[in-house]
Amino acid sequence: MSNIGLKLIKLNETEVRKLQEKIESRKPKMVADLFKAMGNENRLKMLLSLLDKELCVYDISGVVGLSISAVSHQLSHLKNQDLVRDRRDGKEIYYSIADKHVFDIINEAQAHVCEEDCD
Amino acid sequence: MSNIGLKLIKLNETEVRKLQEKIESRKPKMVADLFKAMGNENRLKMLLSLLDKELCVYDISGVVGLSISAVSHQLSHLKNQDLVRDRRDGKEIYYSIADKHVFDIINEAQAHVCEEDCD
DNA sequence: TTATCATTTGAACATTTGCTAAAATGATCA
DNA sequence: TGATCATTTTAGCAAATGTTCAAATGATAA
Repeated sequence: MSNIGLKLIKLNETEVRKLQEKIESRKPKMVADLFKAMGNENRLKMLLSLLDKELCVYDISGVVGLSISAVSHQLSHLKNQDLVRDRRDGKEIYYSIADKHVFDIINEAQAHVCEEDCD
Repeated sequence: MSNIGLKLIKLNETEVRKLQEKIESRKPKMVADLFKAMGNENRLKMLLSLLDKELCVYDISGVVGLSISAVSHQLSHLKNQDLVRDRRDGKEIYYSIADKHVFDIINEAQAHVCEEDCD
């Protein structure tokens, strides 16, 4: 036994190691980075502004009330996490939501938040 | 018209205002705070460690490799966002996932991350 | 009631994050 | 080709975050 002389331990070493493996198999760093990208009010607003249609950097800037530079910085953050795509059309670069998962994740979070509201 | 003399503007004032209202109706601050709570590797690991069964603070500490104090701080963060519940049993306080939404949100994020992997 | 134990809290510090300002790209169109 | 324009990049700073350490709770069991 591993917990002789220790009062606190409820899980033994084997159980701990199993849990740790299970956690690691979930790619916690990658998933946390994804949440982190969505876990900033301005970045989330940027995503929300793109739910209906693609927008160029200047328009996103106007909608969320950030400087062009700040928006560009944050867009690259969102792009790193594959949350948005971009395409050039003439001089502008248009950004859009990368795929359906992004909608789904936001909707699930929304559901959680709204439920708390009604408690 | 609002964009006389400006070359960049694709959206007019009315469109911008409508989008802003739509965004605000989504409670971006609350949703972002939820994502932020999940957007830290250690906090996410803590949530993942609770997917199967409730654990006391000491065990969570052992599983994620953080001090008791750090775990307690982060648990209160997770509790603020209604991501975990707690209950006392004797001297220990056991934490568990608050509700099904938490599983769903994590699973959606997981799906997104795994898809990127296979591209 | 008192001592003990698990957890929480508060303060301090190092790290990370997000913004601004200015310069650099790089595609477009004249 | 050269000028212009939308966007990106770099550097730097202020604010937010995450951890540690020490002290404080608060329930339990003796």
